[in-house]
Amino acid sequence: MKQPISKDNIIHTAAILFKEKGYSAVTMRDLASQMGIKAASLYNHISSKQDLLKEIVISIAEEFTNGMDSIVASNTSNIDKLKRVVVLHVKITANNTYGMASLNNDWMHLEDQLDYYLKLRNDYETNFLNIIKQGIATSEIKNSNPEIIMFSMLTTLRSLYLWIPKKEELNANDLANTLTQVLIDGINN
Amino acid sequence: MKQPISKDNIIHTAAILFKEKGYSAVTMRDLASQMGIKAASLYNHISSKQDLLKEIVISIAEEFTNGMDSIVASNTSNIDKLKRVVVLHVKITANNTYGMASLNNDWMHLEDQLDYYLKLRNDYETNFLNIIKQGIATSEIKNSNPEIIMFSMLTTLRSLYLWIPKKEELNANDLANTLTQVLIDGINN
DNA sequence: ACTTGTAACTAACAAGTGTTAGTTTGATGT
DNA sequence: ACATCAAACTAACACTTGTTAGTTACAAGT
Repeated sequence: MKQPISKDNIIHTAAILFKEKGYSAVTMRDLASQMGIKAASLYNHISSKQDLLKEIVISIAEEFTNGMDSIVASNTSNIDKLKRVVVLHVKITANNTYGMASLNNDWMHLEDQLDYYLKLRNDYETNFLNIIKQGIATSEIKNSNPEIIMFSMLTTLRSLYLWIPKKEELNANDLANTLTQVLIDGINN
Repeated sequence: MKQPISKDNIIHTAAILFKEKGYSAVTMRDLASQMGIKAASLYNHISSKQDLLKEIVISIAEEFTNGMDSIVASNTSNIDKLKRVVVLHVKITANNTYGMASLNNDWMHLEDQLDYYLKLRNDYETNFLNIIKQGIATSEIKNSNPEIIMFSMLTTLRSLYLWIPKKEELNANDLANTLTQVLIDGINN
């Protein structure tokens, strides 16, 4: 079960530790000992601690951007687009629960890539908000404050990483379906 | 506008910095220079960095516990209890946006008080879940997965600290009302 | 004027930080 | 058997960390 030492495996282990304690609290010695080697040996495979964070965060952020782009380009109702956004989040998160923690909590420690990350994030939110606004315009969606609607949906979706690992009995499809119902139809009977 | 040096003001400034960079990334020298003094001088007022985190996190956690206890004890419908939970979160968060960041992201760095914090948190979630389950039992609430309902509501409410500071034009009451609508009635038209 | 007490200061500590240099190990191809 | 090379190692670096000791400044109470 012990994995070989490779850049990918180091990144994966780093993501696990970053989720547990946060980027700043994880030392290269922590990471090395988790891999069963000494800290200096890590540098045969990676270039810096910073770089680990970058690899983790940017790759996921780009996944979201690509997914959103294809949803926006699709030719369906706005409610359907929202459903596809839910599925996008569930899928990416189920695939990489650890990385999602860094995306949510450690992005501010990106240095060179901080601006790039913020641009991706900002564009994503703009697209999300536009779907909701168009949905309101076509009366698919209740005429509530669109920013509050987005905030409510997005924060729920962004927190999935905390919750998916605890509920392994639910598969991704069931979770996406139930979540879609709760978020879109509400809970009132 | 410059505040005097006191334990309360140090805690408040610490909370601001913790929100910005996370507990681990904030140094006592950062904090001191923000207060306009040297790091060693902080120790005339506080006992340790740890203690700052404890003061921030535990006091808010106890506020939530007290609020929840009074909601549970109240004699109203379960939907009404949920509405009061929303108000509880909006009020506490509007009062202490900075501290909420530590509550959400830095609780794992509590040491002596970690177990106590986890108990408060766990009890809170149990109470929350019970309201939902009872609401389902009395048909006030749709018969969906109660844990997903709680997860969805609670993560939205826990993320309010990120959002309230950006939307100062909304007062706490309006926000609580709109949020209640979105969370309970859904967005579908 | 003098004691007292608070709260700032400088200096230093021991431990821990990310990272580099230089060396050793051991498997692989010839 | 020997050369090669990736990847481990030890040792050390320069710097930062939280915190303590000891000292100084100064306002308030006598």
